[in-house]
Amino acid sequence: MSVDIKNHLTDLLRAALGSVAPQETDSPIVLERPREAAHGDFACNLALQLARRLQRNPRQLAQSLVAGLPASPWVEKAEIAGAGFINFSLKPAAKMLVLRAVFEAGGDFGRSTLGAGRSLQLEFVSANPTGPLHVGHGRGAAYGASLAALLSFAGWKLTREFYVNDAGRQMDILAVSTWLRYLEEHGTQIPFPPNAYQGAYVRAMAAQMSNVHGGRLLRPAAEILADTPGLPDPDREDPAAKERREEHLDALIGNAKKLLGNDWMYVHDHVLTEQLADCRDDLKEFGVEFDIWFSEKSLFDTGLVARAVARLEAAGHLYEQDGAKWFRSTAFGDEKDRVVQRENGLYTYFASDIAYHLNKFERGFDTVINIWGADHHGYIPRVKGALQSLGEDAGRLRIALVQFAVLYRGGQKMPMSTRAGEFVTLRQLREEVGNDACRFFYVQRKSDQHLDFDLDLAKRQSNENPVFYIQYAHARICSMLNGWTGDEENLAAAAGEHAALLVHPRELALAARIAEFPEIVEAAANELAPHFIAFYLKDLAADFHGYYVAERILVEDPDLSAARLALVAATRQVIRNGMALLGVSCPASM
RNA sequence: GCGCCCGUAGCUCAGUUGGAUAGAGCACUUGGCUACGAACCAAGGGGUCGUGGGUUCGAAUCCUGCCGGGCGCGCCA
Repeated sequence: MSVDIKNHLTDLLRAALGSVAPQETDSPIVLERPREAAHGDFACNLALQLARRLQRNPRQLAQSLVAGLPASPWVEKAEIAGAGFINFSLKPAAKMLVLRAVFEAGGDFGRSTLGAGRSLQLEFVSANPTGPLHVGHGRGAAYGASLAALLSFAGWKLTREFYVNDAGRQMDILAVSTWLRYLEEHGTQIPFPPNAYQGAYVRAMAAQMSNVHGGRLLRPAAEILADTPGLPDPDREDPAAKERREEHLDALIGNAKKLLGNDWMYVHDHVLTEQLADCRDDLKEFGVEFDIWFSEKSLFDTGLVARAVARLEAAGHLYEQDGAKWFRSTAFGDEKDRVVQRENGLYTYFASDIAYHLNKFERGFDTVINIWGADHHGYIPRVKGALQSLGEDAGRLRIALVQFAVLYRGGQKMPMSTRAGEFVTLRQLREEVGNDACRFFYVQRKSDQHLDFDLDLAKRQSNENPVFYIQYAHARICSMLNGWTGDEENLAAAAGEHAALLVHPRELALAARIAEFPEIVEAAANELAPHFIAFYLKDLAADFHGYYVAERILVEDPDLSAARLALVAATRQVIRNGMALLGVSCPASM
């Protein structure tokens, strides 16, 4: 059995606390790794925390605690420093205990029971299936996938879900855009609305429709344009012109539905299927997969939206005004009340979202986490308010906001408008910088921080990218182990038998870093912060590279060689475990 | 105007419930391959943590007033 040295120290302190101040035995005991080597291997500020409550001098309290510590085979010394810190120094052998733990657990080293098997649903990306994913979606995808892996590793039972917005006006616009391109191909010239989808993929879908259906979906131009308000001057950008363009587009959609009859649903479903498949493939290639693709449309088809609104109404949280139904969200901390059902009888997106979240709760997840773009932050109070108003515990819903990634090329900010069809797709980005660098780059910083993604830099510096630094450490270790004539079991044994031979400061530091991994996993899971893992791996790789250059691993003495190889093999294992959480590969050579 | 987020080295960013002398990468300077992979390492310069108060043994971190930036505030999704 491996010994967790941190737990061991905690036990010692708790025993001491029991003899010094029995009434405080339940106080949290925090051990941290000091930056300064002179401060030992672990530091505890317990005396400082309790001094005020116990009305005692912190240093004296620390003195009593140290005197009360039970004897331990692993502790070199415990001394009082500064205002009242208790600094522990470990015996070298104690620092190497972690190696055995790594060999025992292998790919599971760092796995935690923090989540205690509780169920957790993580919804992310959920991009409208109206065009290719762009670099902004990429960040949500990378963050979500890493977070899912992390939380799963930390002991939660995870369900990854993609909410498909297949019910709204945006889908109608995509369908009519494709149809107009199809008509164009067949010589029916209708001015293409500037607010329809412009991308080349729309023409591609239209061409495909042509191949399958020939001219069967053609209709007379005059009837298509019937009763449309016409397009204003393209140069006009005032609000009235904008509104008129929207009216024009809606009129086109209305005519298309009438003229195409059942074929409208064919066009609609065709473009939806195409885009969804493309999205799914794109994400899969990026190493991002989902357990459930949840259809918004299904919420309407099964009557869940109507039922959700009815529940709100029955609970007395709705009122009518100007012909619309409003949810009194101001009663739950929102800035203003929100419409759930419009004057024309159609439900708003908010209404289906309430139904969706109720459904999530009804499915029984202990916790529900949504990853949203930070521009949706104003949306949080109304969704939580709706859940709360129906007696649900809104605390079960956590929102993780992800700031947009802004792409720069040649020092210029790239446009990101989906509608205008002028954006860099996730695919293009992946092809330019590679999946590994892409995944790593995206989660390298705090998710709620803006991300400037400089394409030129990412390309030019691809050899200096931190991801290569870590992969290089891994490849170096693989290279050494390839030359090792013994087998892995010898290494595991050496970790136990000859670990005492490892006394070089860099060896002790590397072992301490390895021992830190499980703590990093738990901290990252608690904070929903995969970037902790990225930073940790850079530190781990740096410790290894420093050690590698300073000290020869394969030496004459076979026992020492084995011990050192065991240390670097353990390092390799932790690199693999960490990189797996980030979705980044670890090639054996590069 | 109201609400949320942010401001740390020349640049890009970390900084775990408040902890000891605030860190890393890039860039810059200098040095290191006849030994396991130099995509590496070692050393160096560079800071009023936007700013003024407050809380306490102790503040980049918590509270507050300003200054500067981002986002949101539709019967859109």
